[in-house]
Amino acid sequence: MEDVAARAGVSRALVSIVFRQVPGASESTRRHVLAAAAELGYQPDRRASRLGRSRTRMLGVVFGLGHDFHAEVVDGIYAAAGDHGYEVVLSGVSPRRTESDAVRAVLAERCEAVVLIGTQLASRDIAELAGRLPTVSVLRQLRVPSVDVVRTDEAAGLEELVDHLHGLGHERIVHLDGGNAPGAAPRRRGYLTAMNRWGLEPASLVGGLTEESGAKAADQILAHTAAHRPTAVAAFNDRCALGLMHALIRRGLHVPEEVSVAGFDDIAAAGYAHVGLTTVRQDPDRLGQLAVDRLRHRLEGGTAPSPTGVVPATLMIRKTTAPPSA
Amino acid sequence: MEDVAARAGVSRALVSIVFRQVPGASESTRRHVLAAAAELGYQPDRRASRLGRSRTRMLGVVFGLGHDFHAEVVDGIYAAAGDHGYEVVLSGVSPRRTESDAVRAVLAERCEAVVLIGTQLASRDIAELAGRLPTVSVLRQLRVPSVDVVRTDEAAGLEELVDHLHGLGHERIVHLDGGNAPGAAPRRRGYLTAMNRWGLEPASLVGGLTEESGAKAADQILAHTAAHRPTAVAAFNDRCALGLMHALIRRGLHVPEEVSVAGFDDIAAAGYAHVGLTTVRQDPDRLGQLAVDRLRHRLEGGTAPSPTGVVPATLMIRKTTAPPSA
DNA sequence: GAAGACTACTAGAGCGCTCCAGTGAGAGCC
DNA sequence: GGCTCTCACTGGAGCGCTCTAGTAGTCTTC
Repeated sequence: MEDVAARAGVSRALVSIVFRQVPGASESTRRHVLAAAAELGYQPDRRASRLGRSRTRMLGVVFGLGHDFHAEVVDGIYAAAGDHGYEVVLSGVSPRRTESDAVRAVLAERCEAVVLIGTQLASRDIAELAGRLPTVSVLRQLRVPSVDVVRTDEAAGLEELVDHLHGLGHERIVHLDGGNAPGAAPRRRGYLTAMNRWGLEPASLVGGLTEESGAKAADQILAHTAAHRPTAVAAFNDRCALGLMHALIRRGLHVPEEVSVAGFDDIAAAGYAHVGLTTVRQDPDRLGQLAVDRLRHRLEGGTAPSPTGVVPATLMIRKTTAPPSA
Repeated sequence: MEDVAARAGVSRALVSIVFRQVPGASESTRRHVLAAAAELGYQPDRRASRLGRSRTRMLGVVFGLGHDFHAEVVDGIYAAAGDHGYEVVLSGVSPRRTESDAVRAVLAERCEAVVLIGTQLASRDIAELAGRLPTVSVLRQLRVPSVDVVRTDEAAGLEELVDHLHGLGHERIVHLDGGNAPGAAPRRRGYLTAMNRWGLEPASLVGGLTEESGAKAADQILAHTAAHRPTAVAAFNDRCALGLMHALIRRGLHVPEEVSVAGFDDIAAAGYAHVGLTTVRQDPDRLGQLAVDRLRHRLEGGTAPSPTGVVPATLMIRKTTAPPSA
């Protein structure tokens, strides 16, 4: 910076003014400084600039490496954060890097706030974290008062899905339950509500987050005789639905003719032309945006927070659901 | 830090010594300082510590958000970097955040070196980047002299795969080509080499990175009469293979009885029990480790670099390849 | 019992920025 | 012409650490 200043014949402070794009430099000087910087290949050091500044304007994001849907939320966060002059510090969770490790890193970087995507941390730990800096949990519902939650209205989404299946004429509708995965509880609730509303008997099988869990459930579905077999399945998520569907097809069952299959999330693979999975869409973009809004509100106070942290789900009817055959 | 020093009755420098875990403090003082820090909830600020240090020991990692295989490589990098006291700065590429954006961020953070995973950047840009700091390209082969490349021996992998298929008795073996995706060229080369070796006629169809591309190829395969239809397909990667396979099964073709299908990468989904995709395994862990080793060598000079940046591929024979039916 | 070698600790400059208080020069006004 | 205002710019103190040079104090060693 010193060198740039010398070359442009100005003070270091002026160079700073130019690079921060704040008023206080004439247009001609500005160009001069920029030219000098370009010649020297100078680029400001963000770490130093953050040190000198009172606010770091950094948002930590803890997410699961390799989780497609998390990646989509991160994309939304990148966009929303960029719009408001915040930087995003990613901290990935992987088999060898625990969520605690990831949180520790975010803390050490002096982020001003943190968003946890689909966290599996204990409420106690989350509460402690929230005591240190503004925290928002995306995807996972939490009853910790100091933590903002941004999530999809999953219960409503599943209700809508069951309504759709019922509307097609299905009665034996099974739910592949996500256990204690983030989002599993409200989906279960929505399923039960809708089944009750239509006077149908709920039935659940163990599902999960991955294709494998869906494939396992296929065995149990096929164990029934055709007359008792469920005619429709609402899987915990898309990957689970995909795994189920492929296992069923491989065993010779036709989808949707013999069994309707639906997922949740609307990941990219669900929309592929050859798949056409009926599913409940979560809007990752909106989730990311809302998370950033909430944190901004906590940090800046000024702007009104989004009225709610709940994003509506959208039923995406594609090709894997149809009226039952007989 | 000042507060901690005051509370422990020592100088700031001593607190620094304790937290950096370097010699120069007695065991009792060390405990004293740590206790004082704990009471005050003090945690050192990494950004400031890096500023004061000559070396930042930060490795920038540019990767595709939502690319499963990239995520696995990142995990390997986290592990290898941690072992040698380096920190990892993730910079994700997404639809709205270009690779150039990601690289710019890494530069502004003053990372000491950068690893590009499956980069799509123009060689010119990569060369320029490499002129500024040590750069290694993982997955993508590059003929830029200043850039280290760490990749799988993809040509050998595909040769081995074709050998396997030929050994099963296949003759009409088709390759779903990845176009200009990272790794497509060597896979193509390996395919052609092996086909030539066995005197078989090579045939390629357009494949790609996603399930969708595989599903599209299925149409073309099914356009052949059974007598002329390929009996085995080597897809560009696992996702492409999975898409192809599901499309084929859905059309009533049996895998592997009527068509053998194989992929590349060995992503988690390939290994699921209900899938059992025969594939060529890339070792993401090793790739990540090698990338870090190379950068360490460039940065520290001392340690001998790994002899080669090429990781062997491993043929994983599972259930989707079998002798041709006739 | 003085020189030398350790060990435990401290003072203070420095890392590359930001930002506040201030300087000087010119414009506008009566 | 003197006054205030604004604008462009500068000096220098910080931000929270690291790290070198140095100061005591203790332990050897002959």
